[in-house]
Amino acid sequence: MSRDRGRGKRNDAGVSTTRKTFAILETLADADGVTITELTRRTEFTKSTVYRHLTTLADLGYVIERDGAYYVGFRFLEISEQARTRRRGYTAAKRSVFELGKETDERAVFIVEEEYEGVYVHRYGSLSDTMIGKRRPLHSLASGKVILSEWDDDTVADFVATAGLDAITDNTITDPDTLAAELEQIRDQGYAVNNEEHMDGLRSVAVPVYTPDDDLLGALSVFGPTSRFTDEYVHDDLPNRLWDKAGEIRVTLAYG
Amino acid sequence: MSRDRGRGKRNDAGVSTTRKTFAILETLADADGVTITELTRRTEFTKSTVYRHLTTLADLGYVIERDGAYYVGFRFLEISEQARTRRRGYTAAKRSVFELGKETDERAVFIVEEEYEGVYVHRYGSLSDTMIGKRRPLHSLASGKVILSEWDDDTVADFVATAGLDAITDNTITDPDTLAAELEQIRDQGYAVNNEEHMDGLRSVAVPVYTPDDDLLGALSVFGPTSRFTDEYVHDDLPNRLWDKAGEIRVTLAYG
DNA sequence: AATGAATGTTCCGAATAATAAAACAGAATC
DNA sequence: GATTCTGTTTTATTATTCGGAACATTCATT
Repeated sequence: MSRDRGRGKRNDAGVSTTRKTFAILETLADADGVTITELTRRTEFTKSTVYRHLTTLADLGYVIERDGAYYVGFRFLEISEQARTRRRGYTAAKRSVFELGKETDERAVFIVEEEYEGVYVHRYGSLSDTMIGKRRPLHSLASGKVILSEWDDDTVADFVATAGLDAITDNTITDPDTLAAELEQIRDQGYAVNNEEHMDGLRSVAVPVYTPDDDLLGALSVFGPTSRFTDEYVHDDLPNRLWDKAGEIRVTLAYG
Repeated sequence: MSRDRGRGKRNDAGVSTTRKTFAILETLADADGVTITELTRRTEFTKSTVYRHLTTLADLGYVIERDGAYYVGFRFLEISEQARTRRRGYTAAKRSVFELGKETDERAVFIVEEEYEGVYVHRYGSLSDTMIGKRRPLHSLASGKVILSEWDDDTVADFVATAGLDAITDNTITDPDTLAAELEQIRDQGYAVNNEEHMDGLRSVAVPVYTPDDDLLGALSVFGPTSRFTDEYVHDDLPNRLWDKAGEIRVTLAYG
């Protein structure tokens, strides 16, 4: 039960050429729209190596070359969509996030756990910051704490041992006992609150999303500035709205 | 202008190990949640080869192993999001698609061209069929025709020569001259219609989406069954709604 | 428990494929 | 028109992948 969740031990074995390809790909994703020599500068590889890997990726259609600059292609979208639609609930959550965001006029997200990290799967909010696909420490997120609160003690202990409880801000929970108490409270009240534990000036509320057979699907969350996220708003208003949406997902899965 | 759009000549050179990795990855994406031996069956590689490539991908975090079955991981989401947010307009289109879908209660999509194909980038609709990331022939889509109508004759000719005009249904345009006439009409009226050219029983309407400096961003489209998509609905009602949304995207880009 | 079948994992020599470095071609810059 | 930069190709060397088989482990069945 507590095994096989976190990332296994780093292994130097396997296909080192593949590692090289993905190292180049990740660098390209960071610095999108970049030339071969520029990419060479940013990696530890030689120009001919980057050239060969990049042209291979371009030939496969995963990378696009336009006017001498290389870009990540949409072909990855098809692959990532496979992960995003693995469970029907993920797709249902997409709509809930959007409606939640529109109705509250706040930023809303749906988060899922993968390898002991919180992954932003769906999001509503301003154009500028996308977050989708980004990964964050579970213990620093309201949604992350919701997910942790669903795990048994052994799994949580393994998480703490593996991922650690790094301080992201001054408010981040870094003590296992404090975390345990917090998780207990979350289980009691059915929602989690984040008080600037992930980013200064940011509060958030999150609730668990279940399937009709009570499997945890992920967490639904709303976040915003401390100025607007008063205690009243956070504890009295938002949890109800979030529970509504989480319930809708469940119902959609059951009868939709 | 007409160069560098379609996929270049297939090249057997480059890194063949990388090709192998992506062949395995694509097979995995097809048959998600599969075991190593099953994946070996589905590919032309030996078990040890699949094993090595797959465990490497798992170690990198791009593939997830749970209970002996392998899955595509969310790490691809971060990469694909790079492509999806390359232009601010793509993000703006996401909201427009959703609103358009809600308001019309129809399926709505935002489509972009890549390598002479139409890629579904955003979508509103039923849970079951996702389509996102899928690629379709431009000449068989309303949105595809909208995009083609923005290109100069040379580029369209190159597209026809490279991608061809395959018949997807009985109604698909397969004649270059017919296509040219259609594109001319689309330019005139400002929207494109698809009469079961991509799928029997399906009609759709699409309009171009421009940036504030009149660059083509992609196409916004609504589709549904012929029964509901009457001539009146398709020609009198939907184009106005679509133009509205396309205009909103443009305004959002211009003034925030 | 014991057996058997299937799957996951490791090992190894042989063969292949990736690598770096340098040379070349082509474009852009001054 | 010379120079510098980038993209591309070539080649000999080196490192890695590969396949096959052996081993380990799990699972189902009796």
